Amino acid sequence: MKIKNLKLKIKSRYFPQEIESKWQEIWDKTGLYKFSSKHGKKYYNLVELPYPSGDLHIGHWFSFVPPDVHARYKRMAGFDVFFPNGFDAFGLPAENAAIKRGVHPKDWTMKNVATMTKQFATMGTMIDWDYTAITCLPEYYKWNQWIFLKMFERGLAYRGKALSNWCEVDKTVLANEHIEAGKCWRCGAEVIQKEVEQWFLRITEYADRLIWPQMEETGGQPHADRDARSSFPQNQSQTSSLSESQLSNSEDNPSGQEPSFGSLADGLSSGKDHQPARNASASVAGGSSIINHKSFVDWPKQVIDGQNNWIGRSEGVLIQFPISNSQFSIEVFTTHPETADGATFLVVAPEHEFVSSLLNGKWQMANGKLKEIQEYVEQAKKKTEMERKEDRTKSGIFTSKYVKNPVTGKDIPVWISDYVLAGYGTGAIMAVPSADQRDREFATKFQLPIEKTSFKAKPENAIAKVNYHLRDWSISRQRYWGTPIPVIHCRECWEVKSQKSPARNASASVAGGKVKSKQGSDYSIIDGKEYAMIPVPLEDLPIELPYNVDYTPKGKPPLASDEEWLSVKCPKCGGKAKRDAETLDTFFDSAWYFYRYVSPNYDKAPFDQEKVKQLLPVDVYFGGSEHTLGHTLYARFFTKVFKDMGLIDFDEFADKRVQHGVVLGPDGNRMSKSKGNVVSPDDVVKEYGADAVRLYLCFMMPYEATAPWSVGAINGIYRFLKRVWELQDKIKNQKSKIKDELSREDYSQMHKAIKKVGDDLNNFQFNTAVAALMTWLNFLSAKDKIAKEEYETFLKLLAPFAPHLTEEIWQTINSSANSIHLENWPVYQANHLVEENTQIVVAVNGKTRATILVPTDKIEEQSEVEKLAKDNQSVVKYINNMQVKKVVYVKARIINFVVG
RNA sequence: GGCGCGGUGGUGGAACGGUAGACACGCAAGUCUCAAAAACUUGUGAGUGUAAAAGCUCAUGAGAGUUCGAAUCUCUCCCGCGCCACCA
Repeated sequence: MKIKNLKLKIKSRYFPQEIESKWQEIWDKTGLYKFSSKHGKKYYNLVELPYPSGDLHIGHWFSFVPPDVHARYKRMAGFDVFFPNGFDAFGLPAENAAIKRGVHPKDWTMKNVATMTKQFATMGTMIDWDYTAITCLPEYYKWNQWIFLKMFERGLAYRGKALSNWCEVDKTVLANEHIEAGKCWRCGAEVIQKEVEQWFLRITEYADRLIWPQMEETGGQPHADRDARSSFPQNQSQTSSLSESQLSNSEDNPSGQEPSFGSLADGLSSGKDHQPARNASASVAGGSSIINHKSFVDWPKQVIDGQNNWIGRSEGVLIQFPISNSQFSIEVFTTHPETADGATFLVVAPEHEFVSSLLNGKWQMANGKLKEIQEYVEQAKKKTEMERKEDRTKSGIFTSKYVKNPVTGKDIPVWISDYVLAGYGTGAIMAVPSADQRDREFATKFQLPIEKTSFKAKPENAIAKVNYHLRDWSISRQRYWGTPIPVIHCRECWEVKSQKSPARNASASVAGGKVKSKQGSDYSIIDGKEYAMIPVPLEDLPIELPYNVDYTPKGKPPLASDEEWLSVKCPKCGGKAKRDAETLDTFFDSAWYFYRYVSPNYDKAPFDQEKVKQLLPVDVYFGGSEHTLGHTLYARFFTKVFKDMGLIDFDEFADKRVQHGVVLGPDGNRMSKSKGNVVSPDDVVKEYGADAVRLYLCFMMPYEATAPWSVGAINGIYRFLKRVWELQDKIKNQKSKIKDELSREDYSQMHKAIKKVGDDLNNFQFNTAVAALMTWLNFLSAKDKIAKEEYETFLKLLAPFAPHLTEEIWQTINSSANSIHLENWPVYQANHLVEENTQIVVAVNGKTRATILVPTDKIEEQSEVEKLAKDNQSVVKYINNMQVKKVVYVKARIINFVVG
């Protein structure tokens, strides 16, 4: 007897390890998650594509699971959810790993892609892998090259110079992370700042269009191009507004699949750190008006403000300061021209052209002075950007020249200092020590005069000027593992051209990344020789990255040493020419991958415009906050370029952005191998199952928060799932079918849960959605009998979180059932949300003194509620002998007696 | 220095301006057990009070304000975290 019982128990125990892989296989075989557009309501659910680093870690789970839960909910709610994924497969880590271990970057990368794809399967997501992109494959980067060429054609990709970290020994540009204490990490040589030729994208041209409009309280982020947007099929984007009738009676909502439309509007306006949704409140008031939720975009304030700051538009003026005893002048940018009367000296950056002209001997000057200046400038140039940032003490040198202050008419001295940046404004400032902290420090240190400003001075010769903090995007990397730049450098073509127009200036200067010439350079310089830049014809794409290349560091781009690959016939003149040996920044790859996803095999263009029309813009873009300034800005930039190229007709690629936090190690620190606090998802899955991990990641904290992993808490989640599992027995052992025996309380609990879970999932509030499920489970567990309707509804609500467990139970209790993931999301009925009696708080002078139960059909009548409240024992003693001055009644919530 | 986000029990966190601490974790006691684990039940902000209850007081970083009523709105300050940073 005992043994038999034991057997039964074991049989009915929850073993996630057994059921999870089984269902993953079945879903895969039956194509359950293949995308189809049968409902005509698309929903593009996008997560930032991962880098194939080797193994899936908890961070990947955290990035993908809540979005998957959201996607599954949307799917059950009747949307055609498009949820693809790919790999951001080019980049430095592969090259470094390869150098370290002697494996080829491609082999290393593709092996990781394979491993991680397998690991993704254990997560149980509904990702449709038919739609993917692996950026290191020619069929993807071919289109990188295509886009690059189109940009080149439009003058958006250009060759220019920028100050960079430069190692004189290795003759190469170094990234900041490759400088150790001012020295080259490879050879130990001093690193200097040098103007180096490289490829740029002219993102500054789009600065104004990339600025998010700042909306007042009532606004949202308006879509810059509403008309274009409304030319899209609108069936997916028009939602009825929130109205009482829809909330109170689901039969008025025959579309039925999306019971939370009301809360959709709510959700878009509720996020504390999000811009409020335009029109939401107005349409509630208006009743019948329509919300087109695509007429605005909803991005976190953090991103909007961050990007706007980064772009850094500032309006000011240019003022000429005439150089004494000459016909030349120095131009200055300032946002405070009204302080010009307090300008007691002028400072130019060491890279300023006036300094060069001094050093070139264009100005009469004492010999010793010239040498001093030369020394100062050289020293300043030696400083790396890092050092400039760290060392804030002012240094500088007097030029011995003066300029005339156009307001006061006084001669003021010109100084050189590296606290003035060559890359911003004109590289020269008027120093107003009485108004500016930095100028004051400088003046104090070098004993320069400090004069008060009236703040009323306005130089007559000031010209309005807008400056941006944003700089053009440097996209060339002297690396192997990236997209080859599809440009051919031809000496012969250059010679022909230069003979035609012999008067050539030096190539455009981009001091500090700031473009000075609009055009950029129309020729390149390689090893000191000029070449014409000939774009590779589109039909010759892709320029494949050769496999057998010595990619170990040698001081020049690895591709530059592959003579065979490098030498090529010039497509223009047919002569001997060279390929470009540099590769594209990987941020180029990731700036448009979500367009490629929709038609990954399309071979006529980067993407199929028809498909993009169907599926974009992205409805929600999940990712980390580290991409606030880089990736998401670049992706917006590409989108605007695509629009200008006529490839698309919208302005923003994603309607909504959701940024998640970080899962820390159990010790509260960021997970890292060296700290030994890494939680391996594989291990946890082995112990608790994927469903438990999924649920825990949703439950542990708000999605945007950062908190440590808790071993205890996941155990609690496991317990919860076990209890769900064991309810099966309760259902089975019930003799009578109690379908019609649900009480008002039962219904109320059920429909509250339906509403809460749906609303929360719409609003990305995963943690409280799980809590609502727990609350309802606690209620169900305490009951003697459970109706099948209740259990099935519960499973449906749980299905997005725990797809395996719910599928297993679903198909066990319904022998002929299809997948639970094909079920419709339950629809809550407002009349069931209401209980027989409503609890109302009774307060006296704002302090809670009692709670009373009022029959729900009486809560409209204040006099009734008041009477009941006054009858209450514990209220009586506070009101007795007092004069009731005022009674505040908030329907169904609180009644407050103000006594005195 | 600028911008952004936060500060609620022992912990993670809930709270349309309306019962602060939902839901969990942890902890304590109990049931079961030879025992432990697991599971289940109960309790759990702090103080005060009581045989036990009822009850009362204080509590959302500090202080003020608005309000019948404030974790929530306003102002001042303090402290954390993130990003940017000599940007004129």
